Amino acid sequence: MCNSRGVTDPITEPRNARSRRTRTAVLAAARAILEERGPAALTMAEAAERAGVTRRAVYLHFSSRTELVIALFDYLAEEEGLHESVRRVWQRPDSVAGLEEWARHLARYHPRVLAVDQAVRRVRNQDPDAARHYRRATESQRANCRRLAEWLAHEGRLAPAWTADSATDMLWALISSDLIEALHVERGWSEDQLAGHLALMFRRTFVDPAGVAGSAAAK
Amino acid sequence: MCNSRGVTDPITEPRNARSRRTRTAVLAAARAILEERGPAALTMAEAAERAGVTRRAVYLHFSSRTELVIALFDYLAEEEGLHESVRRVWQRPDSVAGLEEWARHLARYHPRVLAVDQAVRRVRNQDPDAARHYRRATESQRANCRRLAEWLAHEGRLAPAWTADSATDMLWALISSDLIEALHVERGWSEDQLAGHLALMFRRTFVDPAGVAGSAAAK
DNA sequence: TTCCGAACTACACAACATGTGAAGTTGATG
DNA sequence: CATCAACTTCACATGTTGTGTAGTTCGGAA
Repeated sequence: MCNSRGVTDPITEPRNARSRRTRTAVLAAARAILEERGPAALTMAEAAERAGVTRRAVYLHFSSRTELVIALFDYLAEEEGLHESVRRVWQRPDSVAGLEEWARHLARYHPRVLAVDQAVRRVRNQDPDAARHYRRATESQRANCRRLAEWLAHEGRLAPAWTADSATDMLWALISSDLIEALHVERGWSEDQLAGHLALMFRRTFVDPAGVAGSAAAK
Repeated sequence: MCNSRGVTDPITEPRNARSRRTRTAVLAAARAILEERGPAALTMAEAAERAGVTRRAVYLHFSSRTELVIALFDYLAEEEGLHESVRRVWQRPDSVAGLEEWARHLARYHPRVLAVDQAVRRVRNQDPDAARHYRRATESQRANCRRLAEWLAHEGRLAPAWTADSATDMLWALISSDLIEALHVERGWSEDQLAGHLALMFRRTFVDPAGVAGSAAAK
């Protein structure tokens, strides 16, 4: 009933092996094109040729270019282990460690997704369907940020001048592909450098140094 | 000799009143379209019609859509007082106040430029000319960030774990339209809220609380 | 005021991308 | 081995970019 894949994806579910193979081949081809030559280079004809099928066949799987790009989003999340990367955050013993792991997650996952993310953000501004799907994805990210902010607040580690709400918003805004791209691609920061400096910024910004560790609020 | 306008702008300089009027009308029309209906809605035909000229006339001023968008970038910088907004940063008495004014600048200028900026970032990935022009613009911004970082370092106020280099990169990455858009548009933060929280984050992240005010490094 | 030329119009055209239609072909699966 | 979904092939409509060319208008200088 609740199909989590495409917004208007024509094909609903049970597919045979050949169909799945084609679908995956197209997605992989599209990803490769985006990563090699950017969002503008991704045409249906190119993706088809590279996947070894005809242009018409692509439309049997994705009713529009927009939908292909949206499907790429979910495809990559699966392929690159988004869920697992985020799960590590909640496995940390306390909120401060969680925040650090969050920085690590951003540095680990987002660089692998930059090209597709760029394309997704692009179609979002064209198609209302895409906008809706994109909103769902960002809301899930916001939920993570809220959980982090409330974790900090609950442990008395949220720095003064922040509320759980404002910290949520700011953390969420800091999941910016622009930011990751600027540092990782333009400035050549390694994943470790990225993780380290993000963690540093997050801790200095959001963590109250006096909470617990200092003297007060230790319970 | 050094024409700062278009990259391949066919028309070099002296123009009569009619020409200047048309050029401005097209730029204003393009801006309005971007702000009302997003990057995808900006076609040469639309911009022409809205400016009250023919599509062909637009090509007499801007040799391509890409170039129109790039020209918009400079047009807006002029129109919205980019130079003046940045100048206030350097008028502040010390680096910490400068950093705060920088946050204020981001909150003041960037929300007014979001739509055009989105379009610019888009064409940058298509046209090498656009990429070059974009790089020039961002390098100018990087110079500002470097000046800020070195100001802090010179006054002994740069927080530990940052170097002038890494602080420059991070400050530069934080000029992210994504970030501004997320907070201002998506989350509805006002310009004041934005300025305040950005300033807070910048200070906590980059300013050494012990420098000068505390006890050490006062000289 | 006249007149020149730059700026603009009108129309036509090529190239390319998206998306759809419809008839034929292939291949996995019962 | 027959069936049917998946795929191919070819054709077409539409929209956008960018260029070519001949004619028209308007600003500004003589």
